[in-house]
Amino acid sequence: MTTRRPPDNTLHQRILKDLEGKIVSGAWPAGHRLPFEVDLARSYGCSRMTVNKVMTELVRAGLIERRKRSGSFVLEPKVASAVLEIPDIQQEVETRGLCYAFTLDRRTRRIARAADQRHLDLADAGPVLALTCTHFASGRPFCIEDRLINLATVPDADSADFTVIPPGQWLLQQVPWTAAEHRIQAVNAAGPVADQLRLDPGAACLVMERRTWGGDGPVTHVRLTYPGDRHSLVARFEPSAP
Amino acid sequence: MTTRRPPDNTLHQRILKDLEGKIVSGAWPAGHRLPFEVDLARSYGCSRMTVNKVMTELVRAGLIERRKRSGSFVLEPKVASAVLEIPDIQQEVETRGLCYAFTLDRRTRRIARAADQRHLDLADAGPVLALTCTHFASGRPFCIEDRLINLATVPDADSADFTVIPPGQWLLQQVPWTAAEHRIQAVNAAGPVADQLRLDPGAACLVMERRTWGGDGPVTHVRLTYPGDRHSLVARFEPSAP
DNA sequence: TTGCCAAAAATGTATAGACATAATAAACGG
DNA sequence: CCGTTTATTATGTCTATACATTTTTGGCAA
Repeated sequence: MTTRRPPDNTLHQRILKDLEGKIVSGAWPAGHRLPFEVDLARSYGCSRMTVNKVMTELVRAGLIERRKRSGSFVLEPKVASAVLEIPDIQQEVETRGLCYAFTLDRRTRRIARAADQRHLDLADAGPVLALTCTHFASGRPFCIEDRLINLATVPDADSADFTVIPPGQWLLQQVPWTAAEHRIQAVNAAGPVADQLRLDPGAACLVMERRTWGGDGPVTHVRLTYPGDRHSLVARFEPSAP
Repeated sequence: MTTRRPPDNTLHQRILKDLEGKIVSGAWPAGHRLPFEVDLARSYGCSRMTVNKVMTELVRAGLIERRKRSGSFVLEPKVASAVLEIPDIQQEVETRGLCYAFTLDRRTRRIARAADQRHLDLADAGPVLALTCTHFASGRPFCIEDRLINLATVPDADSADFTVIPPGQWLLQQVPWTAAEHRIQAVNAAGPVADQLRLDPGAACLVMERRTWGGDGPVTHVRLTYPGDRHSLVARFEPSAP
């Protein structure tokens, strides 16, 4: 069985791959000026609009820079960013062929303390929900979740039953689109954390903190602690546009 | 002084922001069918092509899905990926107002061992260059670099002087565009590593491994070890297209 | 009913032309 | 020689139109 891949015999794709190839292969090094739109259009026997759309994509992909009156130039290669995959915990566990489960260990409703305000990026005190969960993979602790939910923007969270659905999944369903900021660190497991994850005290753990904003302001802050030796994050970079 | 921001009063941008707003605000929830191209074109008083380009961008951004004959639909929100910032080490040190320096601790030319082949994603044995560097921030160890360079694709590396320029920067200048795969882990510093970074043995360290491919095959593999308590990685996600 | 075929509907791709915008280069006047 | 104006040039945006492609729908016949 071959993977179903779109043929992409379109002129657009042909030109895109062609120019992209010239750039990533080094045939056109950084600083090189590409042919003008009109010339490319003529040489490919197509209209300028078609070439223009391709060039616009190359700009998006960060391969070229365009200057009016001067032309289009190949940029310096940059590995300055990569796409980090952040899978859902349940999905991640099940992908490994393990059985997923979770427990809600603590649930507290309170007025945001100074630390809560800092974590949630809140300007002033308001009601928040503090949750602690443990996620399991086939009975083994997989990850600890410490979460704060801003009840000012997600009031329904107060009446949600987080023993049935993990708060992360509930929020994903509830709140539409969000912006997020992640911070990844390595820490030594303190005593209680080590116990909870069944690790030796001081074992290295991967900690991912995520802050999330919706249209109405800060939504949630979560701190996920994974055993460092069993877990890794993956990020990829491709010069070509996907 | 205000930040120089393009006005983007273009119709294209106006339509894009408009539709984007409807989606991220939740006014059009997941599964909602947007108006047809022709209707949007009429309501904005523009041609279908203009609307089409906007819709194409929304697809790229992962906000909508388009099905022929059926229409365009808002997708489920996904925080499944984020953009990870991977700054150059020197730049990172200097951004913190510290003084950058590095030492080349070891340099070995050899035929790729089994482990080297695995690290570099090589099919067969060939000449490789193994380097170990220490990067310093104002005299304090900042990061350990263990690198393999595939001399089959980068023969010039054999004659480069890596006591003058860090191998990472040299490669960035030398090899054009590359694809890369990153793996991030937390580990406990083993004895020698702890000594080198001047940490207590067993201290948590953030390890980033990067494999890099160019047009001619595997280029390099690098393992960067940072003190976990002093370093963190940042990744961001924005629903809107940049 | 079932199976097949044709029409309709929506998006996908491409064109040729128009005018706007911005940056450079050339011409010009002091 | 210098600063200003003007022309040129390449890209940016948009239009109106055309035809291709894909999927659904509905009709027709076995």
